[in-house]
Amino acid sequence: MASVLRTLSAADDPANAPAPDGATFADASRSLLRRTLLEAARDLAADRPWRSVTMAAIAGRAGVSRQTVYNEFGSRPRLTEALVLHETEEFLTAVGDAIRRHPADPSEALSAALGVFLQAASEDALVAAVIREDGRDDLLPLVTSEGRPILEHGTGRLAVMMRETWPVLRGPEADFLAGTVMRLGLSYVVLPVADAERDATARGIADLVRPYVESLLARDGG
Amino acid sequence: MASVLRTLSAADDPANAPAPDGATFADASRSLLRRTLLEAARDLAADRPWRSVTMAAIAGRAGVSRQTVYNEFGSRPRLTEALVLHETEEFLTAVGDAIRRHPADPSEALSAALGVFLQAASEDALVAAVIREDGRDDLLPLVTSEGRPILEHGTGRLAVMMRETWPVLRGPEADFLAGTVMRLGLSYVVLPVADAERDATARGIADLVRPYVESLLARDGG
DNA sequence: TACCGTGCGTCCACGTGCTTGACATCGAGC
DNA sequence: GCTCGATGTCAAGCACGTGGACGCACGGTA
Repeated sequence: MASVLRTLSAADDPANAPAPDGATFADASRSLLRRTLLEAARDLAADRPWRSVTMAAIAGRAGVSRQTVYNEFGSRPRLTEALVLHETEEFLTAVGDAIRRHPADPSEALSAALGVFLQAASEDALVAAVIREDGRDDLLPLVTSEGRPILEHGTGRLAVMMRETWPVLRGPEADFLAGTVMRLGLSYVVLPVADAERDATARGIADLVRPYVESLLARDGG
Repeated sequence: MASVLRTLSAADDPANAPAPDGATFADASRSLLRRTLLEAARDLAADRPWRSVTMAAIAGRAGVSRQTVYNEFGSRPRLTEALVLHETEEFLTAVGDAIRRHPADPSEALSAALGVFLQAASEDALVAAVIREDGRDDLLPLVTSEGRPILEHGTGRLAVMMRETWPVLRGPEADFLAGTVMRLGLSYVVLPVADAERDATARGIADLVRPYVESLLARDGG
């Protein structure tokens, strides 16, 4: 009976529930903090070697105390990893957009996606920093010898994009194709092609995988 | 001498200053809160009459306590005013984009801007709410009898846009032109034209002011 | 008219998280 | 070896959102 007597506060009304898209302020604020810090780190890394970008500088640039950086990331290596993952995520978003623009033509989609990726990589300040600082910085290992997290994370995201765009694709096939594309992408990050060769490279890779992709799609898509 | 002995903390280093674009987390977080609340209010107003959108519902939708809404806006009338101003700001942004797309052709720019505005107004949920609820709600006065803040704020922003795009314009002329456009815009919010007449209306207004605008621009722009 | 439900506006004790200043530790450079 | 700067950790302080309470005004109802 206590529940009946209890004052009905406004918060109990289901009409006062959070927005359907889950855009509550608390969530958004937390992801905003991470994003602000990672963008501050990326901006600073554009100028000087990553090694010389201090935690204090990142905090200052983001308008936040140094302690907050440690609360959010724990340590410098973990921030570094998050930074590279964040940058990867931005590339994947651009690539995903390019793929979705060509739902009916997988070869064209792959060519466009690779073109977008190569273009973005050639202009990215953090990518430039990675390949500028040969091995003394702790950035390069993250996309090479220690690059498995990126590879697997990116492969997973790419595979999902591909299966969403081309539902005929089976899981293992999408994983393999996505993994191959990711490995090629990472390779072109570390060893870029000249600007003039970029389009030809994108088209070449697309030509290379076209028969494979089309054989998969023709299986029961025809 | 104390200043010499004082420990030099990392925060003193100018290299740790906030980002040049002023994108510190604290600022962004505060504006994020306002935006989240105002969008929650707008979304709720799309369904039901504004009168029935409670402060508790807005807070709940934004994932925030009711008190936070009062800390941010103070009272319901002030939140209402902020909501309308926020919506105005979104319209102004769209209109500004349209103007900037035609820097060389003022008449075309005005026509495009009006077209964008009429289109956006006809689709906007809050605008629909304003004209749906005749006078019992406290929304309508804010764009009519109590509409001076919107008119003056919008006029100022529009005048700045115009002078940026067409530097030949003098201050009073830009103010007058912007004010006239704002008054017309508010009129079409309250008394919209049918969808089919929208383009003709935009062109008509553009034709109307063309001689005036061109006479101003020809003054020393020719 | 008196009653009652509901939303507005305000207050306050509380918790969470960012801030500030300090400290130990480690590695690089003199 | 010593100093300096950066990393990582800690504790106290503080700002701000939270949750619950309250009084008040208003509209509907007996």
